Amino acid sequence: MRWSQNFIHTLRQDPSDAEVVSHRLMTRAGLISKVAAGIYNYLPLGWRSLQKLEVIVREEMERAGSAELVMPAVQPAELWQESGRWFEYGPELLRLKDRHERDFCVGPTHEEVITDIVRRAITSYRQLPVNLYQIQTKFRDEIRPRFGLMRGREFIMKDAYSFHADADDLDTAYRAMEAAYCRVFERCGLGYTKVEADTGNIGGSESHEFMVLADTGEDAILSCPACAYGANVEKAETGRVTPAPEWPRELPGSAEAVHTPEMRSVEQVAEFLEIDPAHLIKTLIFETDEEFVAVLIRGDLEVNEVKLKNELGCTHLQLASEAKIEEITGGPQGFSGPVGLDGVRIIADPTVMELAVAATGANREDTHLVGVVTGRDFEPSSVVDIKLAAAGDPCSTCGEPLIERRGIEVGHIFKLGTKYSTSMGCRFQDAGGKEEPMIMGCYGLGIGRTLAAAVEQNHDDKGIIWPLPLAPYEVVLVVLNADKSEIVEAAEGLYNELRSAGIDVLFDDRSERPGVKFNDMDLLGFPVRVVVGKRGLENSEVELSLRKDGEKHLTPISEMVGGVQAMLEDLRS
RNA sequence: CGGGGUGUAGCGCAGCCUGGUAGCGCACCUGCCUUGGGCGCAGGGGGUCGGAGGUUCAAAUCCUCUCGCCCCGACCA
Repeated sequence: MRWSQNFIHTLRQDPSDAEVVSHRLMTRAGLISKVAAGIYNYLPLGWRSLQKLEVIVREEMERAGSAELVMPAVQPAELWQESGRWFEYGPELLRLKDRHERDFCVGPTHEEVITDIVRRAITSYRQLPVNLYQIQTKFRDEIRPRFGLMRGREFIMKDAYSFHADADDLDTAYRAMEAAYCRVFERCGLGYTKVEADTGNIGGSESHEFMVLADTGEDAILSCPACAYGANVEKAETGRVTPAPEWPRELPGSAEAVHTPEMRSVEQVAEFLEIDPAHLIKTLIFETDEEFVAVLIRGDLEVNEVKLKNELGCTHLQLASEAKIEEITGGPQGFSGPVGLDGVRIIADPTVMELAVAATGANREDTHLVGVVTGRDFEPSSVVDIKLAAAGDPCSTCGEPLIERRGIEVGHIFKLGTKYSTSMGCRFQDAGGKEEPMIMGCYGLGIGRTLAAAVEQNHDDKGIIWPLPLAPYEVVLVVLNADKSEIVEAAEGLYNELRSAGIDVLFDDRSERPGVKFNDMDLLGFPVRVVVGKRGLENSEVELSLRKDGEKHLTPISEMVGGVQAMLEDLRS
């Protein structure tokens, strides 16, 4: 392909609305352009990279035993009503009506449609398992799209679904998908890690996320440097955290109320009472779709709202407003405590129950209770781990301190169980003639997001440094002094040689000044560069170089193709 | 949805406070010149200043409303 026949428009300046590096560089390099918030065009070069990634994904899906199909973007409401998600999904689901006023939505994911396909076709355990995937455009009306392709509203995703007669068979498919994902990210040359994850509102039992490590990642992940444990912070379990220090004073016979004027935060109260923050019971009032709950956590720790949500089995959870807190506890915000708290469920983290003696809010203005004893002064409704894991906490497996890193979620695989097959009647007859719901798995991989993650991980101050498998073109041939006909002729000859050798090459045939061309090459990040110009041609030489190190190798024209092939070979190994 | 910001030529921005013929850099067009890291000179085209309403002799500028976009948060496979 020639530059002059392509549609490549680079920007000299950073776009004003791009914050993260992948968004900035992909826009500047003319790979994508914005149409509306979270909605992008994939321009020719960007689309070419995307297609290369899709080829890799298809090959690995095939290897994992999944067959490709394509489902519609626009889906009838009936299917979503059947699964119940028409009512659960919320405003993220883009809903629309056709001319007959019938309800539809733009698919944010395809469990409903795929389940409908399979239930119509499969009736017997003899026909299972089924494993299908598609690469397709999704729409999720995110509250806050941002960072270019990293969190768009419309985005391209590979989604696969598997259907099984039993849990062991699901496990086999799950492991095959897990391996396929690893191979995809390895083939793309990305540094990634696989972590345990929460299943969110998709539902299901086991779940893993694939994270490309990058400081700009939106997810925090905790991993153990000693063993293989790694998890999204939302999901992470820890071993027993350091217990609170010894209570510094004599234990009063009963809890005593202490005047603590304007002391609302844990730090203030701990300092004022001359105790450790770990001696405090922090009491948070949460509001769900149907109830209020009081949540108790040790003063030096934080609550994991995802764990709490799972415990409560609710879809919406938020901290109660100041007015509600007063209504429920009788005291203002900052002075809540479990003692004498009636009318709401009290959920305590185990770390609270370990405290022999504690201080906490008195549910009265400017007052805390000191010398509170668990079990004597209050009794929680339930004790559940709802602690947010943090860097430095001991690994749940081996006890080593966990470290925190940031990652971009590029893949997420779930064991769904029978959530959709039950609600939508996707059943089969087992060997005994009994009808059972199929057991399902689903497996997502963000195509655009993976590409953005690759840029996030492979760039310098001049531009993108494509890993070879994702580069829009593997080689760029640049002609300098393009006003001289003998030089253009030589370059044309080299272009033909490269093409005849089957090399994936872009020919920059523009008559721009050298500086412009070099800067564009650096920005676009083609792995291998061939420069033809007056200076080299005088000695029948061209210059070969790699984007990643920029080292220039003068090569006789007759050896150009061989030299390029050697460099590509080198990059592949 | 709460908080903050922003909207002026394809891109990046100034002008607004203090109302008076809409500017700069890059890009683009023409000519000359130049050609191994974003050339130089000369000439030129392009904007109902996000939209609506108001104040005024006069509004990019002041006022009201509204829409888009960005950032932080909440939220989110």
